[in-house]
Amino acid sequence: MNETSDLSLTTLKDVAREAGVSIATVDRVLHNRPGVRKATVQRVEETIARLGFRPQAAAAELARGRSYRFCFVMPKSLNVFMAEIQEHVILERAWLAARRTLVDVVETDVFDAAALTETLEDIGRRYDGLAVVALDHPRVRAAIDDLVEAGVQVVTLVSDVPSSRRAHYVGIDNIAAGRTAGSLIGRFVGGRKGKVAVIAGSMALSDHTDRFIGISRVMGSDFPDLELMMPIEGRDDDAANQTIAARLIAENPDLVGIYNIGAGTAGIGAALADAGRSGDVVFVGHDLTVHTRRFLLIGLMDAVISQNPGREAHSALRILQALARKEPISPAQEVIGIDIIIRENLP
Amino acid sequence: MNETSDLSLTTLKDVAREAGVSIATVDRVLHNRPGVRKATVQRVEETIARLGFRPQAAAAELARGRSYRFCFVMPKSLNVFMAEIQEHVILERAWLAARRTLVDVVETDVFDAAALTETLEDIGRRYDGLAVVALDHPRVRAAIDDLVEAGVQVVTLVSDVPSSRRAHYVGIDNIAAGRTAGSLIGRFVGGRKGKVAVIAGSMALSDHTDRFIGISRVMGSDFPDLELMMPIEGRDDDAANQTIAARLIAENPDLVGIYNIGAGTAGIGAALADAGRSGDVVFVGHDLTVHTRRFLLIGLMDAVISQNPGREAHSALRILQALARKEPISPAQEVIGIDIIIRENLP
DNA sequence: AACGAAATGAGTTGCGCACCTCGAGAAATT
DNA sequence: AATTTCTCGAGGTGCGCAACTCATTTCGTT
Repeated sequence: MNETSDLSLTTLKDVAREAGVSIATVDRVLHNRPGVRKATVQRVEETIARLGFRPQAAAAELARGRSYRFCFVMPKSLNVFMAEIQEHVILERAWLAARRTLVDVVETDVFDAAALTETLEDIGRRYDGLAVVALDHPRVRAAIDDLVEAGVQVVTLVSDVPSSRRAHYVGIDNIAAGRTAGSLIGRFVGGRKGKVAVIAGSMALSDHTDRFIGISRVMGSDFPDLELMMPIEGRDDDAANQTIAARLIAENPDLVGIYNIGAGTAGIGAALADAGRSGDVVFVGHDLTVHTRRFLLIGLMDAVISQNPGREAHSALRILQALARKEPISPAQEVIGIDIIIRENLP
Repeated sequence: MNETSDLSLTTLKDVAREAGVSIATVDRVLHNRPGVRKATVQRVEETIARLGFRPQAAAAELARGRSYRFCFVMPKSLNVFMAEIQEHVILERAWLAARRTLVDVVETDVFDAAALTETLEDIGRRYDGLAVVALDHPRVRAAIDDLVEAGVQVVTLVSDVPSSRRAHYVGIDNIAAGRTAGSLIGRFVGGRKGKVAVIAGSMALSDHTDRFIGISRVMGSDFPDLELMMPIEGRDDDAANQTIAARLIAENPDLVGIYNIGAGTAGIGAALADAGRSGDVVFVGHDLTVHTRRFLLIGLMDAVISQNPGREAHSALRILQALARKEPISPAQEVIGIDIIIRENLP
């Protein structure tokens, strides 16, 4: 093994000695506790800066003796994507437990503002922080704001509540995601003219409307030869989506592209395969699952727009931990990118 | 604030009491130290499992009192991508310092096996772990193996040395990256016939050859109408690449695509712009920089294949820390994806 | 049966910090 | 001048664990 390469780290004691005060005073300054003259505060702070003192995380953590409880509030009917987020949270549990941190996951009907609000009010205060897949609704916003007011850290996950006082949003920019899908479809179509159909889960969900806004904009500006159809709602359901897609294919011989805004991609894929149009209709959807992965491999789908569930879970946890410990966050690190996945870069 | 939600964590003491042994014995079992009867070991282990005991990271860290030193060995002439990795390492320094961890960055000529080997031999043993941007060469491999033998943790970064005993490779699958680039070019060309030119830095670098292998395969199988030209080496240099690209454009009226395998994208972009061909030649390159970002925005480039430098730096550090502390690593978490970036999903 | 060596156990110390008490001196107020 | 308030030093305690010392037991060997 290597020689112990001690960094000769400066400790509280060093700072106290150098500043000519007691450890207690340094501690008071460090935690903005009252009872220290301004001049002394300044002197101590100067010494801290000069020595480059940083409290050692391990010692602070141990002495503080606090434990932390976080909770992920997820949709009751977990689709594959949500299930993967949850799975990653579970995976991190052991690691977190060694750091006195407990994570729960509760499921609720996040599409029902009343139910979600009730859940938040019921359990929110039992935790130090919450990651919420939230509906953007005034009542939900109020519930979040109340929790923040009560000192609970809140981050929104996947779907944002922009006007609330949540500390962070962990997820992608859905307008940009829609733009990305539109641009890929436009380019993959390869100069042909025709219609592009859009199937959504529900236009009451802000992420779905955002994505439609995105594709509308890019189609209007970059691909004037393509006609974007109005979105049809299939409630993220495979069967419903299959029916919708089959009708779209039958009724529109000039269909050149399909964009599935939400889940239920398997149904659309089945309809395309049934119609024997897998080769010439460009098909782009969201979220990498067993289905979309297979569709990419067999060439039925052309691209999947995805946000990495593991990264989102990890990022949410990291942010909650930092917030609870009042540590700084570097927002650039926490940006969730819009992943474009084609057959060739499948992870 | 919330009531202190103690997780009532089990401690060493609890385990000792429950198992009817002393703390010291539990400690011996925990660290496989000798001097405990087999039956006792079993009893203690059973108790640990039953109580779900996990050593608290903070306390262990503090008691261990060790500090850690890591070093990033980077190319001397930093291109933008490498500089960004370095920047992220610097950014994490404060956080790491609070965890008794020091990170250095040294620059060396990683393309010169002798120089790189010497650097590794010189400084390697001063550290607990190294992240190396390495040339795949027998001497380098031997140097890495020697370090591993001596107990230094080694991960390769961006460019792998597959046959060495390095613990991990942090970077992308470059064959897949080449395939991805090829597939995008093929599809963006939109059915036209013609030639696709390839400009590389040096075919002595394994990541560059790998990428060429990738694009060759996908072109051969998926796009028979396109003729892939042999790669021309421009040493990742803007001026050289500009000359090369200008000649390619002039001499090949049927040029429909350019793939830049390495750096020096700005030169190629300039040549394309000069020739007034920015619209109809599909141009794909690597790594998101100020140049490639601008090219994407003005439509001169069609896509950038990228590996996220921040993520790579972070991942390398995380792996080194886990290795040094003998903590488990979840490989799935550490996979670096191949990012496809077009104008619409620019971060 | 006697002896040394190995096996096993109990107890102790200290890591660096947060948080607490107590009391002395200084400054401000009455 | 008496009182209150502010400022600050001194000191202690304990967080949970790693790592150590030393006492005791067990065992194999002579």
